[in-house]
Amino acid sequence: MAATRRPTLADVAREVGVSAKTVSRVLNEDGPSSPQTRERVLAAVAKLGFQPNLMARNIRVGGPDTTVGLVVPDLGNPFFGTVAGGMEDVVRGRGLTLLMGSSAEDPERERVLTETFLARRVSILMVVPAFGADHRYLKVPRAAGLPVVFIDRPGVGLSTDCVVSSNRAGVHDGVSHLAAQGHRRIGFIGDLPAKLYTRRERLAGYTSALEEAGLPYDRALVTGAHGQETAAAATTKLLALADPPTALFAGNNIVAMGVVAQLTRAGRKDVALVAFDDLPLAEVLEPALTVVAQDPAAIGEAAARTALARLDGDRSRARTVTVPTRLVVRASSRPPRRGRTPAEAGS
Amino acid sequence: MAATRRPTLADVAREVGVSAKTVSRVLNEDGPSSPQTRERVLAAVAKLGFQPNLMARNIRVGGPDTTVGLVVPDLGNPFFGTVAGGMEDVVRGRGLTLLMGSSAEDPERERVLTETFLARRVSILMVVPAFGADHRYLKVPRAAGLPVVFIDRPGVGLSTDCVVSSNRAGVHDGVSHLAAQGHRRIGFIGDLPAKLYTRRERLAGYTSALEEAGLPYDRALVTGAHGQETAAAATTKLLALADPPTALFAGNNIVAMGVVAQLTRAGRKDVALVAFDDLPLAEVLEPALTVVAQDPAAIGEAAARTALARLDGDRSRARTVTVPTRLVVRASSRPPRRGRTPAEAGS
DNA sequence: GTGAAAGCGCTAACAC
DNA sequence: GTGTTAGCGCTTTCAC
Repeated sequence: MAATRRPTLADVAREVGVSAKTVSRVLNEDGPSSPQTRERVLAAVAKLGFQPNLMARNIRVGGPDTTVGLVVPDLGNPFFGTVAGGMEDVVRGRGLTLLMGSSAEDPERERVLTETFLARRVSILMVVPAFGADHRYLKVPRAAGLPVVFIDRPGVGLSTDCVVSSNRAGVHDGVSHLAAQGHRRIGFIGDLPAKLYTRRERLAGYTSALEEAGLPYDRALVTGAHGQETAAAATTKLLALADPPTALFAGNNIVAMGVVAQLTRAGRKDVALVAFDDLPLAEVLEPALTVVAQDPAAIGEAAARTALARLDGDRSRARTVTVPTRLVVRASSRPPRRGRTPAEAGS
Repeated sequence: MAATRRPTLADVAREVGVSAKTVSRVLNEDGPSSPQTRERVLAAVAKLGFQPNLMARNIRVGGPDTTVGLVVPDLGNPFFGTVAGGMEDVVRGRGLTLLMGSSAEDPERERVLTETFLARRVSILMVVPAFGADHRYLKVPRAAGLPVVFIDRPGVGLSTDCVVSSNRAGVHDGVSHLAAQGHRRIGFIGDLPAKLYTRRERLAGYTSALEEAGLPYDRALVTGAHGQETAAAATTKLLALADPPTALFAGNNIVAMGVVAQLTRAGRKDVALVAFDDLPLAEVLEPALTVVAQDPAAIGEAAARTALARLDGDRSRARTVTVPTRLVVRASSRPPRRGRTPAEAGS
C-alpha cells in the first residue's frame, strides 16, 4: 500500500472537468453553482476522499486558524482537564476547536509549545504558566490582536487577562474554620517552589486567618511539597515537632493526597485536615475530607468568555477574573481532642 | 492598541535590505550566510517580533505538519491524561508536538475533531473511539500513509493498529482472586453501553473466571453504569437482591468511585470489592481498594512507538498491542464473612 | 453560473 | 554568499 499523494482541489476539478474555483465554491457555499455541478463535485470529493487543506486555506484567507491553543503543566491532573472541558464548551459554540498541549511545568517546553501555537496562528492562546517562565515574548502577538489569557496563575512580564481561583479568601475560610473548631496549632503544606503564585496567595490566606483568629504565626508550621511523596514526608515532619499541629491545611489536590495517605498510614485520625481543591473521593475517605473546593469548569468558561470578548473587539484594560471557591465541611476538620493539650497529642 | 498585521518574511527582508530567501536561509540554517547578514537578520526578527508562519511553510514543503493529533472522550479523566503524557514523552524525541482534543464521547464531535486534525495534516492520528463512531472515512488518509492508531478500544470499519489493556486477562485475574477468597456470588458492574468494547471484553474475563472457578453465571449479578451516580444506584440494586453478591467487581475507575461511595454510605464494609483501573487514593480508602491496575503511560508509549514505526516505513499488517494489567491486592478483596451464608448477609 | 489570473507566506531549484 | 523564479493548495478579484 504505497503512500499516495493526498488529493487536492485541482484533482477534484480535473475529475469533474471544471475549474478549481468551482469546486471551491461548492465546498464553501460561496457564490452560486448549478445543482448538476454541485452534485458531480460532491461525488468526486467523496470518490477521491478529498479533504481540504486547512493550512492552505488559512494562508490565503489571512485570518487566524479556527483553533484555541491551551498550554497546561500536567495532562494527568484532572484539575486542568476539567478547566479545558469548561473552555471547550464555550468556544465550540463559536466554531473554535480547543487544542491542548503540555509544558510539563517546564518553562522551556512551555515556550516551545506556545511558539508552535503562535506559528500555527491560533485564534486564542490560553496558558497555565509554568513556574519560572517569562512571557514577554507574547507582547508582540498580543499587541497584534491575539487574545492571551493566563489561567490559574498570572504570567510574568505581560499584562493580560487572567482567571484564577479565590486563593486567599478560600484558604482564609478553610483555616478560619479550623480555628473556629478550637485548633490553635495549624500546619500549612503549600505548593513548591515557595515562590509559586498559588503558594504565595494561599499562604497569605493562611496568615490572615491566623491573625484574625488571634493565633501566632509559627514559621515551623509552614512547609511545602511537590508530589504525593514529599507531601507525606512533610506531614511526618510537622507531626514530629516538639509542639506539633493538631490540624493541617493541604495547599492543593496532590499535596492533599499525600497528606491523607500519610495520616492513614500513621493511624493519625486525631489530626484535623482541610484541603484546597476537591478530590473525587473526598466524601468517602475516613474521615471524609473537608475541602475548599475550586470550580475548574467555571475557570475554563470564564477564560473562554474573556478571550471571546477580546476577539469581538473588547479593548478594555486587562482584567483578572477571580472564580470563587467554596468551603465544603465534612468530617476531617473536627475539633482537637478534648482533654489533651497540643503538647500531649504526639505521645 | 490597533490589531497590527503580523510581520512576514518579506517584512524582515525589507527591514534588513536582503531577499526573503536569505532570511529564510538564516532562520532555517539552510545554505550558507555571512555572519554579518545573519546578525542583522536576527536583529530584525527580534525587533519586528517575527514568527514564521508554519502553515505557509508546511504548504510549501508539502510534508505533514509536525504534530500528533489525539482525540479522547473525556479531558477530565486522568486515565486519558496519563495516556497522553506517555505519548508525549515518546513523540517529543522526534520533534513532534502532541495536540489533544475532546470528543466528549460523541461520535459526531469525534468526527469533526478528527477532520480538523486531518485538515491540518497531522503526522499521526491517535483516537480513543467514541461509542457508536464509524471510522471508514479514515481509510483514505490512512492509505495515503497517515499512521492511525486506536487507543483503549478498536475502531469500527478500519483495520489499523490498536493499543489496549489486557482487559479479559485482567478481569479474569481479579475475579479469580475473589473466587479464591471464597466468594461464590460476585457482582459485575461494567461500562455502559453494554456493547462498548471494554465492557464486553471485561465481561468476558468475568465469565471465564467464573467458569474456571466452577461458579454459575447469574445474569442478575451483571449490570452496568455510566458515571458515579448510576454506579452507586447499581450497587444498591445488586445488594438488594434476594440472594445478593458478597463481592463486587467494578468495571472502570469511575464506576469504582461510585461503588466505593455507595458501600461507604451504606456502611457495607462486609462487601468485598475489586476495581478495574487504579485510583490515586486506592490504598488510603477503608478498606484499601484491591485493583486491576492498568498502565496508561505504557499504553501511550506503545501507541506512539507503533505510530513512529509506521512513519518510518513499517508497512506490516495492522497489529493490536496489548498492555498487561497487574492485580494489586489490598484489603477490599477480603473473604466473605464466616458463618453467614450469602442469604443472611443482607439482614 | 463559471473560469483565468494573481497572490497569501513560504521554500525548492536554479541561477550568479 | 545571495537573489530570482516558480509554485505549494487554496481563495480573491474580476472577467465573461
